[in-house]
Amino acid sequence: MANIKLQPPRGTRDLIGEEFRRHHHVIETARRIAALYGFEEWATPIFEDTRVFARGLGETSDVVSKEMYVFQDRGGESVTLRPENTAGVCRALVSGGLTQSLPRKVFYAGPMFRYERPQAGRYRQFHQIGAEILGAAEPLADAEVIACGHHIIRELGLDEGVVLEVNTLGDAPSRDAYRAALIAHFSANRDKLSEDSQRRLEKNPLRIIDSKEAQDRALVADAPTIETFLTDAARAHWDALRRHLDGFKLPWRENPRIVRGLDYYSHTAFEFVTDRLGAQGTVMGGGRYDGLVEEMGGPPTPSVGWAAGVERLSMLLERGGLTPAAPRLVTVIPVGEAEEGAALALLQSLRAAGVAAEMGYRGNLKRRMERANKQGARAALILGEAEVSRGVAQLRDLDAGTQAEVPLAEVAARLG
RNA sequence: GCGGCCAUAGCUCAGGUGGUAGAGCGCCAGGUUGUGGUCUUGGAUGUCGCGGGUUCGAGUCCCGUUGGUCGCCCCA
Repeated sequence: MANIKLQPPRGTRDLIGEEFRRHHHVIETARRIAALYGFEEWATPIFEDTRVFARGLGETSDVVSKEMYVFQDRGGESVTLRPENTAGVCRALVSGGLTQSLPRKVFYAGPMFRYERPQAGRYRQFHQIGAEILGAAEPLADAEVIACGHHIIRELGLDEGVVLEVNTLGDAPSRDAYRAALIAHFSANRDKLSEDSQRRLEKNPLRIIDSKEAQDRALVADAPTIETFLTDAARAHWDALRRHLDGFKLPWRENPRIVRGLDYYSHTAFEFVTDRLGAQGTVMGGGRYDGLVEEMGGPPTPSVGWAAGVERLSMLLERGGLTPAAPRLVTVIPVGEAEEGAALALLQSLRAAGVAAEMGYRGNLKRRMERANKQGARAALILGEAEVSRGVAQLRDLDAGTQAEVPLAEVAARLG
């Protein structure tokens, strides 16, 4: 063996055993629930032309400016490992000419990549599930996509530790007016702001609202809220959304401090947050993005959606003691080589009947029993010379420790 | 991109003020003839993350580096 110690690249990890089962459970549950809401699943490429993200997410957003895995392929094209999938879905909608048949509901699941410092609930390769409703300007679409997300969280058994918070970012005119008001408010007290927030004042004043710094909080407390700057259309959308959330019977609360990081959001912004994951409290987040499809070269296509972090949901499952159990097999054990043929036949008949079963490759009866126990098998089927000659097997229940002789023809039915 | 803490067997961790490594679990083999989970006997395993430095001598001190972890920024 070479003496170099190979490890997964920084910020990536192997999903094995319990971790894989949790991960898989999250995705399968989401897939099943999304289907109930009429979402169809898409799979878009894991890397795209860099422009898809640079244009879609906003050149100045952190994701684009410092977190993208960008590289030149052998043909000299600049490609990027997707840091999120909404831009890719919009690009696919346009590429495939699907803007002819709207609205469409899309679900996806897969790995995303962001070059950042790993910490709790944050990885360089992480996984997201997501749902998008493309081509629907109605607030009802916002509410339904949120209802779907909530349903998934509830189905996973995580709704107790997770709360839904919603906010409105308004439309462009509302936001511009609000932004100007915030700049005016904070500029007057510029020297009282934290260093980070002074920088935000230049780059993204809305972010100051969301600051964790104590010194900022005081100024934020008497800062204007967007409420007073909403246009009639934006207000109507916001009112209708809240009405529909109640219509769906969702528990939610307003949080005027929700500011989403990507440039494409407008109107609705929401997050499902938890206090059980340390600094990474957002488990699912999304909002409305009415201009993104146009950025991809398509027609105006108002849309709304969310993405959820599979690792974060998975961590909540772990902490809640909700890790799915490993499947339990039936183990076939031939006592000696002479019984191997009969054992293989029995093994395949079990599998054909839909009973998960396996047979060890080596070892005497005792070793095979030990192994079956260690693997968590639910039953062992022992075949010795006497059993084979009489067409039966010893069926041992490994939990109860009871054992009975069963005709081979009836074994599968007994284990079904 | 910035900061705190950490890095010893497969895993969880002990190893006062520096003197060439230990436990539990796990793993392997037994406790005679076709039966696991309990019990019992014995056994293997580490270039103490990596690279320098101080020292007669470093797992133990110093520097660097890589990785992990937690936090900031930002985000799922």
